[in-house]
Amino acid sequence: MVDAKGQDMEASPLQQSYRNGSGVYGENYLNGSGIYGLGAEPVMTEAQIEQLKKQIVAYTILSEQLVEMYRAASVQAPLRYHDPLLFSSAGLKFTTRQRWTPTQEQLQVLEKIFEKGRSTTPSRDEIKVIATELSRHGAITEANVYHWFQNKKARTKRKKSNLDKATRAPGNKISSENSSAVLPTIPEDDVLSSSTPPMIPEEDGSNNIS
Amino acid sequence: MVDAKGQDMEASPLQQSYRNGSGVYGENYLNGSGIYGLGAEPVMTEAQIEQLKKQIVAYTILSEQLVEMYRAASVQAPLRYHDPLLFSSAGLKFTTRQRWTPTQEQLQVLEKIFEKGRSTTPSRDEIKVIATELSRHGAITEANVYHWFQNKKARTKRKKSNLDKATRAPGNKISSENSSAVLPTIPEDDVLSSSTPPMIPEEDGSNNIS
DNA sequence: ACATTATGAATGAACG
DNA sequence: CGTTCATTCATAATGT
Repeated sequence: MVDAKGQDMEASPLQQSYRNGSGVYGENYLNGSGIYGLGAEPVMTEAQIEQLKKQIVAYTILSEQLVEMYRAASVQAPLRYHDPLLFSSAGLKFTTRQRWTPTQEQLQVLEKIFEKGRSTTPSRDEIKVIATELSRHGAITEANVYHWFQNKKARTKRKKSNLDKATRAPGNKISSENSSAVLPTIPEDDVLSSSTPPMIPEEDGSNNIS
Repeated sequence: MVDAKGQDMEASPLQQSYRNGSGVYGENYLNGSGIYGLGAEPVMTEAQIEQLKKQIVAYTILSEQLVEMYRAASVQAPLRYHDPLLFSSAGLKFTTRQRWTPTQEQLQVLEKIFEKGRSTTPSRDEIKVIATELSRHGAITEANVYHWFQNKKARTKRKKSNLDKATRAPGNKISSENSSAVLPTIPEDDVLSSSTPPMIPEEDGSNNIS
């Protein structure tokens, strides 16, 4: 483990209260010199436990990502205009992204594999290979790959039940509510071809306007 | 860079097709000479423009659904839905991607059902019924209902875990919304008892952290 | 108008 | 695997 990072935890802005100077998160942070003083029973409040867990998770992820990053050291994803998984080891800031977000490249590759594989779950060895390959495009773990395929399959299948919505959702409502709109001719067909709007969620699909 | 993965782009018909502009749904929705005079410039009122936008979106969505319905076999847009989705016609710019907004009636009913059901997720059949029922008060889809309940539950629960945070640094307000989020369900036992983070479920036991 | 908040929707992760 | 939870993103609403 990346034990040296233990210090950062204490300085987390989230809460520096508990500082069980013990190991990282392996053993007994509940006993001993906690916030409850010596000899006190391991009685943490619900909230405190929550916090603790959170930090543990954060740290776990941090470590994981450090390893991953180290391995994939070079590739620099677009990072999509949002805060990437920045974390300053000295800035005592736990801005760890707790959830993996595939980069564009990764997504494309995954998508491709998915299609090609006819929804077969890559399982085990393949996943390993894929993950390794994809790690060149950014941090990723085998678990990520696994989950991605699981979700992809499930949700793809789920979307095979759109039969009626299209006939009712937007159509009638639109013209019923607001009066004054006559539909002017829409010049280009671009209108109909240039969008990739809605997703059909798990249940059914269709967004609409009210 | 997606190296030698071949060119499957031909197989990515995410939004290539249905530019038919007419066809099934394209024909008579957009008929006639609307508020534009013949050859005149766009002289529409704000309200009218709004209305137009909505309708266009509606049709866009409608068309998409129909297409998907028709060819319920292809994977869908790999793009990460952050497409600007703005198309212009006749100099007007439509930035659309609207989202459903429940009407007062719908909201009330939903709220009532939520309480009555004790946060139980209506799932599937019930959702269907609810959606159908609510559609009489305005446009709505099953997906909307589903999402509403999901969000409702999640956010209700989250509100319950605001018990601490005010106890320490007064004025040190963590960002209002998501700070005290619940952590990503770590089955505490796992985390607390082992030093390796929960990784790949059952497919792979190998971890990424040393 | 722009900043903030509320909330609909998308999706990674986990459960049974 | 199908379902559900948790987290994040984007935008309608609302406030200043």
